[in-house]
Amino acid sequence: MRRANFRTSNISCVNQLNRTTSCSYSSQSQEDSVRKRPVRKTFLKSSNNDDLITDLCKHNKFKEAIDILCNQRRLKEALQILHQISHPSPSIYSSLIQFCRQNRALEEGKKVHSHLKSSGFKPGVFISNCLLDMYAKCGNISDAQTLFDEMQERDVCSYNTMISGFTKGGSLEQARNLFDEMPQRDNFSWTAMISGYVRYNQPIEALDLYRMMQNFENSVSNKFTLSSVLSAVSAIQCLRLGKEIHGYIMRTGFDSDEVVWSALSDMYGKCGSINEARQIFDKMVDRDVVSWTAMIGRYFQEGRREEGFALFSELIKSGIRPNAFTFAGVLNACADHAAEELGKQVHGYMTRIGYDPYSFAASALVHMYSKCGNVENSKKVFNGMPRPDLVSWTSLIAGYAQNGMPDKALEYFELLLKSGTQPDHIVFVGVLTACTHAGLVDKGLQYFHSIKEKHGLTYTADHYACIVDLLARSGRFHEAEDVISKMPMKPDKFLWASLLGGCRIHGNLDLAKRAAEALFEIEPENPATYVTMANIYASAGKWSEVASIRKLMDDRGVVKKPGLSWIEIQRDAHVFLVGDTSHPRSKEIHEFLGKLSKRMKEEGYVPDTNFVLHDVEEEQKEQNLSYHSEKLAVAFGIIATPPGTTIKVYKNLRTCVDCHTAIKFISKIAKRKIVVRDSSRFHSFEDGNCSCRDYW
DNA sequence: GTAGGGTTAG
Repeated sequence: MRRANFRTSNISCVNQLNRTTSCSYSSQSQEDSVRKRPVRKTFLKSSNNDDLITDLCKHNKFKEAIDILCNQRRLKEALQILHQISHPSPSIYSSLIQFCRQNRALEEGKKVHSHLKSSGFKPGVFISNCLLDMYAKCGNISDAQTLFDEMQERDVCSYNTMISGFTKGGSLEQARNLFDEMPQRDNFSWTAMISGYVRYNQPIEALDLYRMMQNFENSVSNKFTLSSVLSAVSAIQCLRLGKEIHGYIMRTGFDSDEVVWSALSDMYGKCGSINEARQIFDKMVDRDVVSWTAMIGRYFQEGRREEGFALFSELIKSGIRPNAFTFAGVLNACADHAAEELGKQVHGYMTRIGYDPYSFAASALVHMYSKCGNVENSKKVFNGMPRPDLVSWTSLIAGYAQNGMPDKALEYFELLLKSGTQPDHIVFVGVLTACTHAGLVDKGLQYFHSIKEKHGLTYTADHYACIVDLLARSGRFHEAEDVISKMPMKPDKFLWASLLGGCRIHGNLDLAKRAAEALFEIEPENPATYVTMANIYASAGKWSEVASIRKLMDDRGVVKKPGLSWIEIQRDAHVFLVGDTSHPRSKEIHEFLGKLSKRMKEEGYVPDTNFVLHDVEEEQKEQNLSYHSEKLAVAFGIIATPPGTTIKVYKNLRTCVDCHTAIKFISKIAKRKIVVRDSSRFHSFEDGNCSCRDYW
């Protein structure tokens, strides 16, 4: 019956609609019965409106018909109706143009424009402004510019539209030129220009303009202005100014909304006042997933892990669904803090709600597992990704490199090349690190040369630091020096620190002095240089030099960073400092360490006291060593977990030689696999051996 | 009389 209705329609464009619909209906083959039902459903649904549209057109109510079609996003059909009308009204044009703008339908918008020109319609300033905005929003600023130049009459809105357009795929300079030359400005003009500067990362200019605006009559900042201005304040981290604006908002608070609160919270967060950021966040009524994710991320940035994770749990409870950004943020924090158990829970949650294996949250999982030393899981997640991105490849390769499986790292790098993915400069850092950890000097050099010769990439300072690390660790100092003398950029602190590390291993005092001098110049505040240098002198028995280094540290007010280790047991992090006795089970831990010490000596352990900063009696040195934070954490791990459980300990600094030797013995005596992630790599101890093959 | 301006997340 409805089809019959179509056939009687005398509006040709609607007949065309009819043909399209009935064609798709009748073209279905017999065997296609499964698909038949849904198509029929659509047919019935749309036919209702089609009747109405036919009817409206019959009664010359074209505007209404076009509005219905536009609302159903049937722009092509709306255009067909336009072509049937001899003299379309301005409101028909404005409707169509605005729908094209909303739907970013540039092609259709252009058709309306050309129809308008060919029909001889002379658009007023309103329709022209609509066209300007349509072009600007569709990213076609050049057509907007052409039209703007042709316009006989322009009003403040025409200028504002162009300014806004220029500040978005256009140029800030052109926007500012228009802003300066326009005859009069209103709030829209000021806000468009200010937000443009913010968007182009020019916060100072944005704030200068805001100050100008305040001195300007008839322009009062509102919620639109303030949210942009707050963003500028965040960028320059000026808390004083931010507080001033906060005060202004409080005084005129009627005009603010969630967007302003969000910007205000962000301002406090970026200016380091995280508690105030949280207070504002708590007062917000319509907190969306973005504001939640931002607030959680602020905690992690500040190193306030517990609060970050707590807020994440609140988010889950709130019923708002976290998205890929949220997961990636939390997982990266888990990676940084080696919170594997928590990371696993997040992974479980993601699996339950069905995460998208194509999204960057999946690569964050790969990263998290790699950083937690669980390369097996890292690989599992990686294998589940239909199209692993370069971040995932890099995480997995770096994970293998750092976890004592450099061969696997290189194997995956070769797979990456075979997959046709173009490697970038970052993945090569992982590759070179793998070679360093495996002691594969010549292979590393080959990869190094391939970066430029085979892959056409530009060397970065990181690549040079890696290659110097590779050479210095294996004692090839002449080659290392040769690389340094020929590199195109100034060696950075990472390179010098690598060189110094190599000198420490091989006792190269002269070169160590040179590296340390360079480091003292670049970062005199870093205690690591002083400590390493003192240790090198101590190994050489040069105690007066050790003392002078210590004096230098004192004179410059450099404080040694305390060694800190932690272990996660049932999602709680237990943190240990050097010689720590604050843990509730401290007495047990020390007793256990005492027993272990005895067994270790029976097995042949000799404390290595070389790497101690202080020049003290041997027995005292031994005492110091037994209190190192990683030993405390390992001991606690053993007494706090069932036999056979793998112990995972994390240390903020590099593990010392003595602890390394001691933990090898402990792994054998306690029959435990012990994984220690220090500031540069993983050590996986098992049955008296370490995955790093004592090369780190 | 219409239209033109905004923040926060890996």
